[in-house]
Amino acid sequence: MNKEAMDDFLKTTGALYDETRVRLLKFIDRHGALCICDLESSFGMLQSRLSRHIKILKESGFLTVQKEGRWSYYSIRTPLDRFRLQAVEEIRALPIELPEIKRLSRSCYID
Amino acid sequence: MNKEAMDDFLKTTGALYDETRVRLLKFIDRHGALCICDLESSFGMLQSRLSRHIKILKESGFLTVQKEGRWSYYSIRTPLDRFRLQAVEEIRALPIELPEIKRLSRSCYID
DNA sequence: TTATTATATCAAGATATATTGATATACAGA
DNA sequence: TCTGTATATCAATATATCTTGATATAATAA
Repeated sequence: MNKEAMDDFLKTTGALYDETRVRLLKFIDRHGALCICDLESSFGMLQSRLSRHIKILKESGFLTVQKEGRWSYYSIRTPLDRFRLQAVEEIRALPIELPEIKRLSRSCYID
Repeated sequence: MNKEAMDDFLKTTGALYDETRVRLLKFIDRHGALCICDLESSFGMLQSRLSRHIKILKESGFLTVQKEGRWSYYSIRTPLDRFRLQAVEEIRALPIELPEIKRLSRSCYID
């Protein structure tokens, strides 16, 4: 019980303690449902690297997955508890530059 | 500008991503102004270890110091910005066990 | 001054996390 | 079935952090 609560808190703060994940979270918060390949083309990062970080953001409660065919679309989970919501709002307010979005997935062409 | 905001955010989440620091923050939040020696006697940890973690909590904006003679008393900083305040409240609500307080410093004998 | 106490810092080893490249799995369409 | 695409996972290396013990600095009291 005690250990679980602490572990959950540390999992949450650990997910937030990485520049790559903060940028991904901000990008997904801004652009909505995106798949790994969209992030790959937008950020120019290796797929394995993105997949790993997205998994951490998912398992720490920040993202939900929506499967459509071969694609998995990741979005900010709703609703978020107060702490995670405050964290997302803090990240939303961060004055950092993000790449242009380049969608490769087929479900959305509003590039 | 961009880098500073990101670094400040990561410094904050990094401070929260450690079980020892979470326990110290909760303890100080509960008991108020404490010095390193009070934490040493209460937690039974080495002074160098405590000093290091307190420094990280101080430099990440969670604690203030109040010097009195040879003692340095650490308290939760007020006011805290929204994100740090939410983090402290989250930690306050964590159902984890803390040690009994054993004050060694002279300014307070209400053990 | 000297001794004592409180706190800070350093160096080394242990532990944890990030990155990369390769491989594995899952699914859609021909 | 086979092919191509999307995603997940693994192993090895690099990097960062934590802990400990020792040392250094600062302030008080004798």
